[in-house]
Amino acid sequence: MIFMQALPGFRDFLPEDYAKRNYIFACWREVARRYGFVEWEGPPLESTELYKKKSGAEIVDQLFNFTDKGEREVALRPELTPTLARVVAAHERQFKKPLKWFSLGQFFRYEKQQRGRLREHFQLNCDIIGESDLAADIELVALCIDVLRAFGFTEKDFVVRISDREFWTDFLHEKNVPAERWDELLQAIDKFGREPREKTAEKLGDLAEPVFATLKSGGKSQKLSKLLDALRGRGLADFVAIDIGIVRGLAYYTGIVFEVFDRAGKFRAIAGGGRYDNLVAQLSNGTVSMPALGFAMGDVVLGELINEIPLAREAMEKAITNDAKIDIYIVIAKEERRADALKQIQHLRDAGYRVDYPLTSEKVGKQFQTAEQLGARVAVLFGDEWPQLKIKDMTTGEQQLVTKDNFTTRIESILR
RNA sequence: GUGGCCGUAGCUCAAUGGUAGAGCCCCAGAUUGUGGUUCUGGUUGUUGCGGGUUCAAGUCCCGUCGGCCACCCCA
Repeated sequence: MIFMQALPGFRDFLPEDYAKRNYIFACWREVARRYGFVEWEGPPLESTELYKKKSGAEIVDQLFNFTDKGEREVALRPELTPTLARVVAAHERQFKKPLKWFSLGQFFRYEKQQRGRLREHFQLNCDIIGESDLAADIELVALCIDVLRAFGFTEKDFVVRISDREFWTDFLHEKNVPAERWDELLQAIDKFGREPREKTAEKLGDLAEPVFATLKSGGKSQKLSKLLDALRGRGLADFVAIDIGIVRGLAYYTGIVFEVFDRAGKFRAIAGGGRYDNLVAQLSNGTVSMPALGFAMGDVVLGELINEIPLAREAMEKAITNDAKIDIYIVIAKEERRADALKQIQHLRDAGYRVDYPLTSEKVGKQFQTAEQLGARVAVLFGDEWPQLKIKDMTTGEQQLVTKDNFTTRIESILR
């Protein structure tokens, strides 16, 4: 029964799952807008070339790609940044700088799925384009922290590990390492801690000792200190840690880079990002050059962390329950009153209330049970009392008789 | 892509190689028009799928598909 289930790594969103997704999206939007970011979106399908050339060779193996009917090599987007760079290069003159853009979109990878890692997921992307000052990096990290705080997470739940690629490129420059070896060495440093020390040492060769020494001492830079001070000024210092071991796999990063992890170390990275000052120029063949930076946060790991942290979980459940509730359930106790009920239902819905009723004849007890399950705050009974109606406050259980002409004002007072 | 573990009702899980079960959910009732609690009854399976061993397979073997974990990689 292969047709009974979604393709591996793809999800069906049943109403309950979709409510969670909507909750996550709502928080993402809310906080991004709080920071003055505007929403945009690009196409989910792009030329494979866009990723092949500019994103670092290692990403290509994992693309969900194919040849379309026009013989074009295309790929479902694995990330937004190349698209953003492309779009900005093409349209940047229309916008005042810096651009502060965010996007909620679905992204794809062709790889074996595991927990926290599917073939499809949704991401919040927040980017600032056209500002090279460190103030933009600070703002971006602050935004990332505040997004997570909006879900109810505290400094006890997650940490933003911040590093600076320039710290390492300066280091390599100092050691007279030719620039063409930098990517490879940065990759090796990135993997430190995830693979055996000897393996990293082998890759680094002569540089192994100084690199290990630097990692051990923690490394320092004026830029990182300044960034930390600024976050401290905002009261966000407890959420971050300088960790020069963070390099990030993608080749296009050029400056500050950061990754967000749960404090317990149970999950994969919750979010990650950094500065990519050369990417716009690369993708536009040098016609447009703009500094840029951004981060992405996925819905899968975030969802797992929400489930893990009671405070966040309760906040989500409360929001979802409230959002699912209807205002009024219409009980049709006598089928002769159905037409009258429907007339009133239409009025109530026009007035903006969430109203439901039984489509076919049902026992009254059953109807009240449905009203309860749907979270209705008011039940209105159409029956022998007509032209009066019985209004029941579902919270208190109190009932009252009102005439059909002024029952909406009664309902309003209960719902208020 | 490589390796290990797993796959039983819609969900969570039982069942020494010997007749497939429980709880939850869902549905219907507990006399005529009132929910959250309770009680009674009911539906649901080619034990993922296909082969093989055996008198007999949910159980053992092989393949396949799917899931989990590690590697890989990380947006």
